[in-house]
Amino acid sequence: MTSYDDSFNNLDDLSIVDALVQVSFLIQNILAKIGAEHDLSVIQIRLLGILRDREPSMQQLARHLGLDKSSITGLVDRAERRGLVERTVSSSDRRGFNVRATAVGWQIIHEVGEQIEHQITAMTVGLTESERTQTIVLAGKILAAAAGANR
Amino acid sequence: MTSYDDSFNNLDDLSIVDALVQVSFLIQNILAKIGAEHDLSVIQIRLLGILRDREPSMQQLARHLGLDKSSITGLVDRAERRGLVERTVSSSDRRGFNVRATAVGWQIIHEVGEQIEHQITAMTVGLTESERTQTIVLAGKILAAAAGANR
DNA sequence: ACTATATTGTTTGTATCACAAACTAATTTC
DNA sequence: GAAATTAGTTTGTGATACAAACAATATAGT
Repeated sequence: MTSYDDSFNNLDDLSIVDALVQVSFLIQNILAKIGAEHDLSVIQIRLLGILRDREPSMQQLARHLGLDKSSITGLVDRAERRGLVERTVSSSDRRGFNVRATAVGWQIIHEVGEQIEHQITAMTVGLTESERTQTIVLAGKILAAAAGANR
Repeated sequence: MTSYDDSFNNLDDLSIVDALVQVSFLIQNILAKIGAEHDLSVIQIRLLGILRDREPSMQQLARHLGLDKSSITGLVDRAERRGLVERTVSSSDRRGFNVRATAVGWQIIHEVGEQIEHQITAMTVGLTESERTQTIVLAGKILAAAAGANR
């Protein structure tokens, strides 16, 4: 019954809700901080993350990110202006584009990816190997429950 | 080695980094959705969350939220304009204010708090009682490691 | 006490982010 | 081939965040 306030909290007597909420803010702060070092917002990191294994249309990007299509225009515009991303004309539909990372974009993706990997891994130094496995299992169950709820 | 992209992911072969990142986005989405039902952003929810057990100065709010003091002015202004929050003059320092929730603010805090409690609890339906305990323990260790890293 | 310094909060100016409604151009459907 | 749908952009609005400059009050140093 406590805090969606991430800092200054008593780590004993944590409810499961608090535990999850606080960890989520912790992760988000890490993403934001790493992003800031590269002048990227969390949403830009997510955009680049998606482009690692896709070249989606604007519409598909909107669905992936859960944003309105009109928000994608600006998001991609800004990323394109910085040379991270480019629009390529769709071969099948002359109205549409596909968005893909540029060479510079890939460079950033790798750097940021490594830092995220590194820093979040560092957060789990207090865990034993079997606790890490447990964490993955539990997260998997939580994600599965959520995926089920959205159906 | 995968996604800061929360949706459409393979839940098997999840790394611990992915697991944590995806859970964090899941939680943030829930907070955002519940907030939206009450016309609150996540940052406003956090603000109200802090006010449940404090009447901080603007400066202290900035520290709690990790924001610049100039950002707090607007945040509190908007919450005040909506009647959720009020500034009271500090008895000890005529420059400063303390911020506290109004009656309306408390009402919202309770409603939102219950919904968060309810929905996040619902996400953990797939867990056994002992898995829940494990989750809390693991989260506690992760939070402790992070608290240690920021020192 | 008095000046110099520091602190608290606001203002101003800039940029990002997000949405909804209206719009254009291309594509499907019938 | 006209009507309806779809893909993206534009426009307008508001929230969020920062940094630098500012006013008012508080604290230190002498």
